[in-house]
Amino acid sequence: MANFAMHITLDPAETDYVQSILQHKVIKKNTVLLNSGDVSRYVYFVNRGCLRLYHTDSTGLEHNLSFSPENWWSSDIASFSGQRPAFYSISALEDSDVFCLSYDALETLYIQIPKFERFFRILTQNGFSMYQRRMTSNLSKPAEERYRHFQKKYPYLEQRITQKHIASYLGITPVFLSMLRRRT
Amino acid sequence: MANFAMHITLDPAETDYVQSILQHKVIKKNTVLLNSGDVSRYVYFVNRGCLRLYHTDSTGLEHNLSFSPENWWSSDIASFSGQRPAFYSISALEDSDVFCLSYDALETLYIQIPKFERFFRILTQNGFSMYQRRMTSNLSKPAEERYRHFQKKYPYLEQRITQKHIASYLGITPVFLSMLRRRT
DNA sequence: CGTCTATTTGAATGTACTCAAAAGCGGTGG
DNA sequence: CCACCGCTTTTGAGTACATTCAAATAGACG
Repeated sequence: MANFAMHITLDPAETDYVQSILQHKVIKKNTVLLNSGDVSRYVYFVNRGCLRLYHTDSTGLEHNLSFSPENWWSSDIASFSGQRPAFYSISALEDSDVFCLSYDALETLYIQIPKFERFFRILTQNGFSMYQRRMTSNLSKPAEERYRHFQKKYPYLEQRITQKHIASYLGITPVFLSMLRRRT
Repeated sequence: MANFAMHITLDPAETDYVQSILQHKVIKKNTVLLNSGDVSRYVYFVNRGCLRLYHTDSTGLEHNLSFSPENWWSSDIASFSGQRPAFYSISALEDSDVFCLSYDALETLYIQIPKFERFFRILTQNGFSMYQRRMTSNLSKPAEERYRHFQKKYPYLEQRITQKHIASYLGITPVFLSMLRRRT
């Protein structure tokens, strides 16, 4: 729960309330938490393990949009916030345990403790700005630089995540990433 | 002010209050509203004209991240929300008029009318999800498809914005965009 | 009008991809 | 505990997409 303390302060009663609405879930590697096309009923907070958010294109290829290791949130925010069919899917890259926050519980939470509007506003702002930077990086830099940057920024992920998933995240083929790695 | 009504409802007194804190500004084409490196003191709502948000890389090249025509917001959200030096710059592509909302005024607004936490949370969520989609599109599609998609999605921008700016937004060179256009 | 910038066109180059085959690695069952 | 199967990674050759450089043309604006 220390995570919430990053942007807002909660008294003990509020902390209890939040804990009461979170569902804890232990899942095995490759478990799918959200299937593209379904309505996303939960946002996930990763306590242990790692999730990935990805899109499956018309040719069946998967494109990873983000990885969520410990202490990160994962969701198809458009699907969740609008309760519409999801464009993305979410699955576990490792055995994981996560806290699930349902749409209804969150909408109630916003009413009960409006501070959470602030919390999720700030959380979303940070995510927004991360994607802005990543877009710019993708528009302006060749694959090799993007990969070097990924290594520097997420050294722990580089160890844990297979090449094909990193390649997909970077928008290149596993074959090409293998080449880049050779010329370290 | 109809823009706020999209996500929250305001009574007349609240509407007046909001209008009182917005500064109206008329600017000429190419006016720079935010310079990379400066702290962004305002977010901008475009009433007429069009702004662009862009990054200037180490070689001096500019990379457009977004265009904001009428009824869109523009800001380097990381700089604004953290009051840190900006990574991006903002300038006007056309003679424009904008409403400026200062950091201090907005923080006060959040306290005076907490509904605005909700408004900007939703606004940010929508932007967040737009960038997610755009990232995925960039990772998975070749330049031509991205361009065709841009044409379909923003036909009005295609008319108003010069090729070099569209090319920069798409992450390709103006020369290559010219080629793509020929083979329509 | 004249100047400056943007766009077009063409040729040569480089970056990243596809296809194919071999090697490596991880999990599972005998 | 080893052997096998399937999936991932490596390697190489050939190709396609997108860039750079250069020069000519077109458009915008004072």
